[in-house]
Amino acid sequence: MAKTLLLIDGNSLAFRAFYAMHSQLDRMKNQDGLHTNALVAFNNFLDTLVDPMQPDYCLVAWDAGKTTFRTEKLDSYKGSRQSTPPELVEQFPYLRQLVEFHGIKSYELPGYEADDIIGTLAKLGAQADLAVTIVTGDRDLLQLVDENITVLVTKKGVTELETFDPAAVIEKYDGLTAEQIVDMKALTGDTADNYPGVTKIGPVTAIKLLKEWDTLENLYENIEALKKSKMKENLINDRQQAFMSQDLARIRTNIELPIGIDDINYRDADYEGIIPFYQMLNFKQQLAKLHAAGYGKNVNNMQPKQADIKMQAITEANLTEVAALTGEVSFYLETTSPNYHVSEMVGFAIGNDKQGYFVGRSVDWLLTPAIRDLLTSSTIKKNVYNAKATIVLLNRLGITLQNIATDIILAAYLLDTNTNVDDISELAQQFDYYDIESDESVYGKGAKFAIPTDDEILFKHLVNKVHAINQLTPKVMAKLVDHEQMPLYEKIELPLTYVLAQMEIAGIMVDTEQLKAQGSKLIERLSELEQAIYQKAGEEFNIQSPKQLGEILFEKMKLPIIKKTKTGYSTAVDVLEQLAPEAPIVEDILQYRQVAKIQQTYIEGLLKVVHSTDSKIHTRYMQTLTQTGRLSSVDPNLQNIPIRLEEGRKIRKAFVPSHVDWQIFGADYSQIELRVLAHITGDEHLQAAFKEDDDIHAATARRIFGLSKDEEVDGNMRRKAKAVNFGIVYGISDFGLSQSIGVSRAEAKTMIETYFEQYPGVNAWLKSVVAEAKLNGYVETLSKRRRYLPEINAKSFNLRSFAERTAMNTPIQGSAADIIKLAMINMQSALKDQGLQAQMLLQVHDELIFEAPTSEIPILEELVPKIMDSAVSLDVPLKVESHYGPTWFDAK
DNA sequence: TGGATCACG
DNA sequence: ACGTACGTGATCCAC
Repeated sequence: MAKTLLLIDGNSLAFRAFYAMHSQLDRMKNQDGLHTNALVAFNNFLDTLVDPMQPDYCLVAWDAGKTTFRTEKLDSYKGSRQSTPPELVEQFPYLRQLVEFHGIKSYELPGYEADDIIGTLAKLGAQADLAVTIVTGDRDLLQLVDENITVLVTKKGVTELETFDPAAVIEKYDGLTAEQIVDMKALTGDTADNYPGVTKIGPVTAIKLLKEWDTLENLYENIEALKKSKMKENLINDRQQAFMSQDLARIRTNIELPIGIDDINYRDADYEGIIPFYQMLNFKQQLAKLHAAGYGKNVNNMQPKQADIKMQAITEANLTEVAALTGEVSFYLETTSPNYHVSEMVGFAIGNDKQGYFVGRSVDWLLTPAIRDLLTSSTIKKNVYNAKATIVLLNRLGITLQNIATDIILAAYLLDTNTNVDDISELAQQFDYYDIESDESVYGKGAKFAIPTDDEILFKHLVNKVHAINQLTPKVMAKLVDHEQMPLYEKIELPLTYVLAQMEIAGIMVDTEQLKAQGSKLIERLSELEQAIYQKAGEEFNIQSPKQLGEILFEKMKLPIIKKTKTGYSTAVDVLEQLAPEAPIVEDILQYRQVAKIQQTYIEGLLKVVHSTDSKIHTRYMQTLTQTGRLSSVDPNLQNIPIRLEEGRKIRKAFVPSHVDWQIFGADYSQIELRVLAHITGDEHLQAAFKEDDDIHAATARRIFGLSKDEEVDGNMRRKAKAVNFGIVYGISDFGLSQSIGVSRAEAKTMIETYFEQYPGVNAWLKSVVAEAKLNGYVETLSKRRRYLPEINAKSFNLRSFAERTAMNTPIQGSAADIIKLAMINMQSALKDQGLQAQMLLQVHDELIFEAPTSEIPILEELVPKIMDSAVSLDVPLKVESHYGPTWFDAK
């Protein structure tokens, strides 16, 4: 085998790398604000392509500067190029270091471009019988291709390359050989490099001429033989230009280089030495990979290997040692699926660094006094990953987990809401801890998921998890202190975890017969509608397929196309509503959609998740998911049960109390977000409206439409004002407002301007919160909940605008979330203190749903609003309304 | 798996 | 000139 020489066009690939990850430019920065997008992509290229290639010789050639022999010949050479973006310029020195760590020399030569260095070394290599490979993003280098020299050109990003050998060049250039490429450029010129060719000659003509005359020289020697034509004239006139361009396009293959092939031996990548460099660049994934491969044992931040962890499998013999654990322990309970209400418990680990870790497969061990006492002890602190899951799981075993000190996932979410991971290893990586494999790599995924039957494998992984919890605990807690988020964590989120766990465990009773009865009626209705639709369409098709429906409506029936989506015609409600007067089928389709939604999502969907054991639905509240601090509800989602339309609202009749002679009781905050807005903006007029308990939308209408105090606000004005109020909360735009109330953009703009004149405090606050976000990179709620907005300074208008709207909305939505969370905590303890049987069951963002004995209803009507409106003290009053009835439907 | 649609605050 | 309202989850289809 011939020895190999690899030559890399540094600048060209750096540009490609930069633009390959350009969309993430604002997100990819290290601790010092250095952009790393090109570095990441370039590193991927080196990792995936160069390292495995293991060439004998290798060099990355760089451009030395703007002035080269080509600019001497033509002032304007490459003169039309935009200047290199500063975000890329700052990465160049580090790109060179990166290359060095990968065992590759860098080289540049004043007066020449990287191309000329590559050309010269490629020829030298070929002469020495080396197999030469060139990697570039620039097709001009294809002129170097010959039987010994192969050129790889980037196709997409920097890791997908297209290979050019002599045959491939001929194929690509329609019969032209690699040597002829220079002459082609001479004739066509190059707009990117800004040199001219011959007037009116493009690639097609150039290829035709060169196929006939072979070279530029030969063409001009025989120029008189060409038939008289405009082209011939142009060729003759532009002769000098053509030869100058040929000279510029030709890559030099014989420049004098102070280095030779022997100076560019490839050394293996220095994976050990690169670790601090990766750490500086914040390359977490790379670090994790290296660590998994066994590097970095002696580097700071890279933790001791698993072998150093004191661990033992639990036996009858060592139970006394487990029982002797004191102070603070970490605990992890493994399951086979995320739904902890039903998932199987397949193993656990418990312990601490000092006294060791204990691991077992059977959860029966947890029921032994030794371990049960630890878990229920109010003096021994527990550190966990996902406290709520752990509480619910242990509750299934009859164990009440007490005294949780740290839930690392909850804390990590408060530190950065983007941390919504469901794997300890991912979380660990974010905190520079790498001694743990991902669940996927140990258990597999999808059909291949399996808990290892080998104790050694499972136990090691479980101990790694609990050890990781133990190591991460002080790190996350220290950061909470940095962020001034300890009160948020200790007074709101952690106490809330217990409350949510109780609500989930309680579940809500469902009358399945009621649901089934509703379901059979809906099925009948659906088949009627289906027949009507087929009949009007003149054929049968899948009504639920937007594609097929679009074809029927817009192709067969030729209805006007109002809106398109990425994939075809839009058939969304607002579109269909506009089409309804045009064709009666549309009304049927709207009906069908509505009924199908209720039937599929709410009848069948809910029936599927009713637990057979207790006829209840147990949702899970995601406490570490939303970007604003709200909860979300899954499996099933009980926060989007229909209410707006009567047909759907009937679903609520199936949600009933779990005891005879009990009621469903609900209480909701009225206008909590606008009240929060009034409070944080300090706006006098908005505050006054709430202090006087005005109808807030009517009050806004009066102000933006200039009505006096006693003038009547008509329904339409109130509707528009309500949309403005919503718009303010969402981070308003004239376009958005115009869409929502169907007025012109100009009209919407005027309304917003008037609003800001009338509520100057709101205007000032919105401006200041965006400015604050731009300065800090994040915004905060009343309780110092934090949301990072990395795109707030983005160049892209869209990304930046979105971040700005988010900056305005998050403190409002998030503070409202803070308030109801506090109310829930206070509520739970009030119910307990007063010895009530009432149980809090659901939270729907601004409302709480309870079940209670009928006899307790009068007490709740006093107590619940009182607790809710006193959760925090704002500059405006909070208002709470309550309702009750025999089902959720009736609690209105 | 992603897009379209639609349910909620 | 850009192309938008904020925050979610479940279902279906199509690839």
